[in-house]
Amino acid sequence: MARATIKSISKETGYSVGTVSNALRGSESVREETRKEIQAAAARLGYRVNMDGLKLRTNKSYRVAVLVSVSADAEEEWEGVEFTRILAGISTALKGSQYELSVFNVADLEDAMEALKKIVHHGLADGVIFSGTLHHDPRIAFLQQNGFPFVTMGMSDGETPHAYVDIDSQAAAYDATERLLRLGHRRISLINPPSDLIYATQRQQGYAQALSAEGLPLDSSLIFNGPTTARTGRRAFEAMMQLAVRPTACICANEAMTLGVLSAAHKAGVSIGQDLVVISTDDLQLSRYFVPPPSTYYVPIEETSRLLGEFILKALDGAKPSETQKKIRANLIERQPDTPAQTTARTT
Amino acid sequence: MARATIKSISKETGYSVGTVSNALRGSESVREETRKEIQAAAARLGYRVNMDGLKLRTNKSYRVAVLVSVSADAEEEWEGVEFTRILAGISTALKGSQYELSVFNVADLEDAMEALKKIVHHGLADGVIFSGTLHHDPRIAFLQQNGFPFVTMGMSDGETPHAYVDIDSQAAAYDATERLLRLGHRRISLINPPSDLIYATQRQQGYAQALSAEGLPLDSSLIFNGPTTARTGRRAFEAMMQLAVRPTACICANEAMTLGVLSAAHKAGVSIGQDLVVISTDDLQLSRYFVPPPSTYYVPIEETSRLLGEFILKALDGAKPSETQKKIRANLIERQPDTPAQTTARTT
DNA sequence: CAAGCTGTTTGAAACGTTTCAATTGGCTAT
DNA sequence: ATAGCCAATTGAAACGTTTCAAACAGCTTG
Repeated sequence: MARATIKSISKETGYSVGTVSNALRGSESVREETRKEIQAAAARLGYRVNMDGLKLRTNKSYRVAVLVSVSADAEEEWEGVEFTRILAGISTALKGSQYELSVFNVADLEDAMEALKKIVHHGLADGVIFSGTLHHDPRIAFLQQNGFPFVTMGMSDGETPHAYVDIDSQAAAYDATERLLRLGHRRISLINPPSDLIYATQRQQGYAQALSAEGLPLDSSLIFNGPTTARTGRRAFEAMMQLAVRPTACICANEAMTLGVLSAAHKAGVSIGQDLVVISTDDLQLSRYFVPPPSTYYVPIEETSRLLGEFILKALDGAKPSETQKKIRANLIERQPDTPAQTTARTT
Repeated sequence: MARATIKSISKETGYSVGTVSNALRGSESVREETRKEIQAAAARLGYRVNMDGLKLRTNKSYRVAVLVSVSADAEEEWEGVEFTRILAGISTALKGSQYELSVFNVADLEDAMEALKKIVHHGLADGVIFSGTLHHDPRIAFLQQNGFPFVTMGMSDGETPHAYVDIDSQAAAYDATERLLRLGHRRISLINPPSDLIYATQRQQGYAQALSAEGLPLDSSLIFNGPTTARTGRRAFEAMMQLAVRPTACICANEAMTLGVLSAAHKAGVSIGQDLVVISTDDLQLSRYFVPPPSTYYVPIEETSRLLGEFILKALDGAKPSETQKKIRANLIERQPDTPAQTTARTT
């Protein structure tokens, strides 16, 4: 019942442990015939490398750290729900490799930096994956300074290229804005993540581009920033209602924000689809059940997160940044024909 | 810069590695004075035990496995979102201990069994946590047969006691049913998880008890079972609408199901709160943003999952099952005064 | 004073792996 | 025949830890 080890294979085949070790890793220095023989024996005995011995010897952790950001705010238990799927996707990609996944919960940026320092200095992992890239992201700076492999979900604005999987937020925002403009909307609100997030800027750029293509000015009173939670959606809606001329449409950054808007609108007696058209980004295909279901720009989270895993493996293998960068385009899910702007509202 | 090791402490203090090792673990056999001296030196050098060496020597993994169930069905990306918080809670509890958390993604029961076999036979972890306990749960049977430490989220129906953290589903269902009965509702539908889940049975028992306390019979056509997703909620609602005498209220098992009902009701032109009162279980405090926000029975997920972590540590330390069992009571969040049954609907 | 006991410390082996200098055996070139 | 070379294999050390039999020193006891 004892697990097969290199030593037991050595005994079984008559070769020394050194040869067995080399053979198992397919080293060229072992005669092909011998190699095959040893590998066959290993298979027969059900040999699986003992990672603890391996790690001890090589001083590598064979681990990929994933930073999971969950705000400590108990009111926002909802935040970060997408990580279940992200972890699943990364897991899938790592399966079969020697690397295992290691979850680090962090509440904020400071926490994240602390975790990264531990990871790098104490060798808690060989590579790291994280999301929510910031302008002048200190995490990226730190990792690059230390030459530590990593993949981000989202791009960065730094000089030095690095591995990432990004959702083309700019395009999505452009498309959403353009779609609403085509329907005759002229006052479109943008409900955006905190402005230190790169993708908040990207979204705003796409939005601004579409507006300016139509010759419309950017009205900063229509842009709202805040954590990607329902609460932010609600607050943004309430702020909108205070405006002298209300927007007739709005673009939300995720499902939670969308839900916040829908909820607040209902309370205020504003009819969604009539008085206010909402377009959103679909995180987990939940918003098809919202009332009413908004049209959304959806990015398959499975593929995105699987790529994160594949890229970190490549990066650990020494791949160049250019081989580990991908921009994913969101595609429109039309849940209903969105309503043209109402004549009454078209006051501008 | 090289990390401090037992050997370097040995050199520093002049004691042998054996003594240092014993001293660091506070063994009685080391003279107190010596122990203090060594521990001081360790602290000074910033010593942290190297887990790989430790694991290799002790043949323990110092790992707690968490089985995360995420259905492979891409349409249901929403399922399992609560795991982000559960992992965070367990993480918190494990922090400070020598144990680390290890995530195992499983798609179904078969997958889970396979994972458990690997965990137990290959020593991938020293203990395991999982949720969604079943009647005659094969996972529990397997782990108990192997004397392997584990904690479940949810109770089991087996003979042999074990560690668990359970939500008192029966009480919650009873309370919810009783509340609706008091409002005059007589036809109350129960939207329940799949019936092989223990807590589905518990919910049904609570529901039946409340009905029978009022002298009402159990009408099985009012009970619906299915995965705890929005889709199930929608389907249950549609089935309800087919009934000769429609229910005037329904009790959902989680937020996703609730959302499915609300969504379908809206489409069918059924007014929630008027034609149909919905009461639910609150997973992540999202349903406060539903339209309209239902009253719910909420259980703080942070506490629940932290307990899971604390219990597995105790179990690994050899604690008796009786010390590692807790039933958590859900408490009512009254989002609005729920509506009494409409006269027109009170046809029974 | 020898024998025995007690409390403390030592030394070495062991866990499974990689790595690398040294060894072996067969072959070729001189 | 000898030297030299090449390809294949061996043997031993090393990674950081625990564990346990043995050693030691200081007592007490007879």
